[in-house]
Parts: sequence; C-alpha cells; structure tokens
Amino acid sequence: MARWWVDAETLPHDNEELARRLGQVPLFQGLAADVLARIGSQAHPKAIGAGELFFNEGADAEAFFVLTSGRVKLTQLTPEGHQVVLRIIGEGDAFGGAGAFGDLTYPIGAEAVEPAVALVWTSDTMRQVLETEPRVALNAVQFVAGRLHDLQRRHRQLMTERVERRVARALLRLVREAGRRVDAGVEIDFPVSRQDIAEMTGTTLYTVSRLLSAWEDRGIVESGRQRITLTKPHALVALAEDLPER
Amino acid sequence: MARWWVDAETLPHDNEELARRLGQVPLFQGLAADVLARIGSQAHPKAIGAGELFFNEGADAEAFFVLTSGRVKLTQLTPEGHQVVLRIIGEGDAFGGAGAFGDLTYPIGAEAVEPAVALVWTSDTMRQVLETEPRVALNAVQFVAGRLHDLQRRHRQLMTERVERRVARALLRLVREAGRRVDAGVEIDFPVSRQDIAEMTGTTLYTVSRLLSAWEDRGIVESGRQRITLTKPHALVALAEDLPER
DNA sequence: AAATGTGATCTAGATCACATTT
DNA sequence: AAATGTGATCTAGATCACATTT
Repeated sequence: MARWWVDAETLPHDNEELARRLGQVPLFQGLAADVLARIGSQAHPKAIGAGELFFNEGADAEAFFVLTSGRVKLTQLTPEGHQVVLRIIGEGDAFGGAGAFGDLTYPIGAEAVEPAVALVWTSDTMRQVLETEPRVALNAVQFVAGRLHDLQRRHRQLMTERVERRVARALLRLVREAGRRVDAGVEIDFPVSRQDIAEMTGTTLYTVSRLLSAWEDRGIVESGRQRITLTKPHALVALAEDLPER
Repeated sequence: MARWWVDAETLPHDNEELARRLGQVPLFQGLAADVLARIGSQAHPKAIGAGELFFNEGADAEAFFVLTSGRVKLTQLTPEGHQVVLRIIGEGDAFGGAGAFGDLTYPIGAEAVEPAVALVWTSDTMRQVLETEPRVALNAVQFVAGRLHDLQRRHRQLMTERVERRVARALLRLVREAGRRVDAGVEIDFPVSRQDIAEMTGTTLYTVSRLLSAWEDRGIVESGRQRITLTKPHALVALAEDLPER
C-alpha cells in the first residue's frame, strides 16, 4: 500500500483525496463519498515519534484512531510491569475503538515503534457515526470479529505449541504484514528487537536470541540490531507447520 | 437468572413471553416488542445431550444460536487433535455468530457439557436482522468487543502467569458464572473434569489434579468426580491476585 | 470405563551472569 | 547505553507409569 500522508501538514489540504483514502479503510468500506467526506472532516491528524504513545492502557478512552503511516504496537501491561504485545498494526488499521463501543477506558495501550501519524476522532464523534451509519456498525462487527478469531487462534497456539514454533509464526506474520524484499530475502520493515518478539510470543529475549542464532547458523535468517531478514521463509514455514524439512 | 425453557416443546407456545425473554439477551437489548416478536418467530429450538455438538470447528457457518438452557463449551482443536476450551457459556449467551458476520465456516466448535437447548436462526436470517436493525449491529459490536477484551486479558495472563494462578482464576471465573451455594461453600454448577480445567488453562490434567489435591489439603476446595466446590473462595482470590494470605 | 491421584523422571525454557556488539 | 550473544544452572511443569476411585 502506498503511503497515505507523509506528515500531519499534508493532510487537511485535499478533502476529496482524504475521503477516497478513508473509503479504503475496512471500517469505512461501502460508504457514499459525501458521508466519507463528512467523517473525514471531523478528524484531525496526530503525529508521534518512535517510542511515544497514542494512549496508555487504562487511560480514558477519549479518541478513536486510524493509522496513516508508521507502525504501532498494541500492548498490555502486567501488574508487575511486564509488557505483552498483542499485535503490531500498520497504515490503514483502526485502533482505540473501545471508547466508541462503550468502554470508559482503553483495555490496551498503543505505542509507535517508528514515527507514526494517525487520524483522530473523538470517541463521541465515532459513536455517533456508528449510530447513524449502519454500514459502519456492520463493518465494525466484522472487523472486531476478525480480531477475535485471530486472537482465538493465537491463544490456542500459545496453549499448545512450543516456543520455537511460536517464534517462527511471529516472524512469518511480521513479514507477511510488513515484509520488504531485499537482496538477501524478506526483511521486517521496521525496528524489532529480541525483546519485542519475546513479548509477542510469551517467552524471554534470551530464548529468542538463541533461536535466531541457531536459525542464522542454518542459513534461515539474517539478523542484526532491531533488524531481521528471512533468507529462507519456506524453512520457517516448515518449522511453523511441522512439515518435513526437505 | 431463571430457566428460560425447560425443553424444546414449551418454546413455541407463547410468543409474547419469548419476545420478552429475547429482549434480555444483550444482543437484542433495546429493540421494540414487535421487532423482538418478529425475530423470535424466525427461530426454532434445538436440544442436544451432554457431549453432543451444536457445531464443529470448521463446519459451514449456517446458523446462529442463543443458549436457553444448559452449558456449552466453545472449543478449538489443534492439528494433533488436542482440544482447547476458549470459554464455557450459559443461558442467554449468543454463539455461532461467525456466519452472520460474514465468515464461511465456524472458527470454533460448540459442545454441550450438560443437556442444552438453544434457539437457532439461519445465518442468512441473522445477517438480515443485523442489516435491518441498526441497534442489533451496535449491540453486536459491543458484544464481540467485550469478548475480545476478555480474551486479550486472558492471553496476557497465559503469557505471564504461572499455572497455579491460572487455574485459580479459572475456578473463580467458573463459580462467578455458574456458582451454586451449597453447605460447604460455592459449587460449580455443571460437570467439570480435571481435563476440562487443563484445556481452559493451558496445562495438563496431572497438574490440575495435583493443584486440587494440594488445595484440598489446605481446606480451600473440596472436589470429586467432575465436581468442584470452593470452600474458601477468598483464599483462591489471594492466590490469583498474589495477595498476602493472612 | 472413565476420571482421578500420585510417585518418579525428564526437559524445555527460564533465570543468572557476564561478555560483546552497535 | 541499549541491544545482543551465550555459557552455566535451575526449576516449573510435562511426561510416564501405575494404582485407585466412582
């Protein structure tokens, strides 16, 4: 997908283009151009830097977001302060819907892993859109149900699969959603640390480091500081799916 | 909550009462009586025995259900055939919505843990209701979002907490949703095996058995064949929340 | 027959402790 | 300074193997 807006300033200048882009967001699919323009006119852009937050878990759910550039990780914190990464989203993805759906506080946090820009609506505005545009409500059901089904599958995998397979799946998922072709193979297109992978898969950075070292020895991956390239993705698929490795 | 219908035969006789009951289902909250009556008239009841299925994971998502009596576990199977229990639902709970929300197959299975009766609509019917009754779509977003948030919390717990705590949480959850006061304390009101608890918490029946034995020694639970009574629920809360135990 | 209980043993992966790299 | 690599050690909980209970 092409970049939507390179920065916050370019956004308000072209409302027609904005409406066209919004129509490609799954949540707003199927809406008439004038409705999209009206929804778009109620948004304002917000840009944050890498490591900054759009919102914290537990904060008042005052706003709804659609990411227009960058990557954002959706996280939860344990009472002991350990972070868990639920998913990493990219441009065109909606997040922070809890307020519009009736919750008082965000059940998750949202942190930029690289500089990010999002369109922001107040939760009240988005609740009104949900209530006046039945198509948006239908899209929202499908969107949230999709998230639920995906998490159910990963929950099952966390319950039943070994760490190696879960880490293999996480890497494949990341390149599927954010892969960039490079000479050596497919690279994950934003900074990912061993710690990030550990927080996505329910293990420790030590174990991720050892797995990546072992895979590097076998020529399956190449990795550096916050950078991972899959040189033989099919070999990781074999690990993830328990296929014979040829 | 009082029993809705003791068996399939009693259902069709009183459409007004049916509409009143449907109005208490979260998904149908806020609908006018005539709309409820129309929705109710399109349902038919289905009764199955303990251990039988309303549907299998992966089957065509042809129908939508509201449980009116009994308990149903929502499950997933691993490729190796191991079962995982995502949740156990009771009367008034909706399930099998995937078809109405646009999926072709059920992402989970639904098995009765005791004799159960559900109202059944075709997925097409329910999709039409979703499309013509904006309030139902709004309710559905809230319902599915609630399921998602709950699973996100449990996913985090599965990633970060020890087995003992997860099992303590599972028991507390079961008595909260299906607890029955008895002389000795609070009993889980349907048959639960060690295996069921293991499939809910991502451990083995052996570990659950050992935990229950240890807790029985400490006077926290009493348990028998497919039966668990919490005699000191507060002690389990202390285990689940890491409180000092007094 | 299916569910449960429990001792003995094993092991995947966590934890600890440093060293090295970017 | 933050991220990574890796040897040494530890341990929670799985696995195995029976015995017992309902």
